[in-house]
Amino acid sequence: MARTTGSDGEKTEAAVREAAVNLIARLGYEAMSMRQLAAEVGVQAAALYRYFPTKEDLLFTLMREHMEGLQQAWSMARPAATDPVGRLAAYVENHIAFHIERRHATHVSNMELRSLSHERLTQILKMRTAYEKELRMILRDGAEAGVFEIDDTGLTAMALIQMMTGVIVWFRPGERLSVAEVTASYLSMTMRLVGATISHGTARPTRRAGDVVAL
Amino acid sequence: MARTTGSDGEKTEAAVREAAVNLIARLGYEAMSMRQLAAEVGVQAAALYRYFPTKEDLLFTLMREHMEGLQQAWSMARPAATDPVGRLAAYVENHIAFHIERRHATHVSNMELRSLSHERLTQILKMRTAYEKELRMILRDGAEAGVFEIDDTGLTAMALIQMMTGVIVWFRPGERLSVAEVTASYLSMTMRLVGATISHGTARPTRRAGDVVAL
DNA sequence: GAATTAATTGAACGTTCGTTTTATTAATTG
DNA sequence: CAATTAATAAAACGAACGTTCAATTAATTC
Repeated sequence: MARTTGSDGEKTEAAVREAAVNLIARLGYEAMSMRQLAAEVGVQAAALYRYFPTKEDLLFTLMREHMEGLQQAWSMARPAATDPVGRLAAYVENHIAFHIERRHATHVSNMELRSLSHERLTQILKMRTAYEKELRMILRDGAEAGVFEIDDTGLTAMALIQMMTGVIVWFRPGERLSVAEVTASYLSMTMRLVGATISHGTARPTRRAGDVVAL
Repeated sequence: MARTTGSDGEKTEAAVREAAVNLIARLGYEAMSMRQLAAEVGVQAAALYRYFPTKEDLLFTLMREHMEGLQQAWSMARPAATDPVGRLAAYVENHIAFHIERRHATHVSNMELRSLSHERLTQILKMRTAYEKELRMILRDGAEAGVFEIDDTGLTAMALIQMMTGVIVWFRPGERLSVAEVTASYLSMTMRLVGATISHGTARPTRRAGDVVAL
């Protein structure tokens, strides 16, 4: 046999991407074979090589596009306003919404980094760092303006990102909590964690000793 | 050749375990071959099968003993006192110390779960759930006593654990921050996140409106 | 409707994998 | 010091892997 009736390169490539994200998320990159992926798409393994020259190219493409999507989502959600509380809230909301919506792709991008070549790993990490830097800037601005109370900006940014991204580990759509409820809770935890005050911008944080523990 | 001079079963098995944790953490379970592991130990691949009947048995043993170690560490660090703030502080300190000290083993236990059979996966997850339940109990007790302010106990416990465990992703001993500094920061962030008040036990949380944002 | 291009199959290649078997030597026991 | 046990090496097994190549058919172009 050869070309099948109704076959279409664009559709096949899209099907390969989707099946690959799901399979890699479920089995892991190393554990997923090209034959398995092909079977999921309904095609022979050799056909995959028309769209991706190697298995690693496929992985890299999925990761790069995921990271580009994350940056783009944030660039569209980023508020024009400059007050740190509003910017932080937008960051948290966007991060959680994006990661819940793309759980599988996030799983792949976070767990399969070691299967990339050194050069490609660097490239993905650069994109990730750029995205995380946005959060550090918000935290730094807020701390300088006196609306946040933060020990260490870098450490706090990492803690927040781990906390937020961790949502994909346990959250399942349609169970006990809705996306809105989860987002609201994480927003509230985030604001408490950074010691956000209601006062915007100029006021000093007038926390009275003994109100909130800071060991 | 056959048995080598100075060979000792106990020492070889210990060497296999240690090399396996490091190799799996670095390469991933699927990507590590038994021949690679054997070479790291300085032995032929067939020799490994004297100590572990299959590759998966090796992985499972590493994970089970890691989880047992975690539970044991907590059972020894658990304070006799009943006040939630002290118990939470002990939980955080123990969790971070343990995970920083056993970064590689934690990596393995968290990332390679999908390579276990269903039965063994269940067994490991049961141990993990039991450990996490301790945190949920502390949070619930604190919320009921009025010393914590928590939306959802389960969600908060997951957020805290993800945040704390995430330390192994970016922390490297001997760099900018010491273990003590990291622990202190995480403790402070945790207490703010759960809205801990200084008052122990009976007092109601007398937070004044506008002091801490809770969106 | 012939020529060209797009999409895929089926078979094969060499390599590596986890694992088993058998033989061999070191250490221990009586 | 002979007999036994412990610990390994060496070689081989079939299966599965990523990938390549040639052949073949569907769709498109002129």
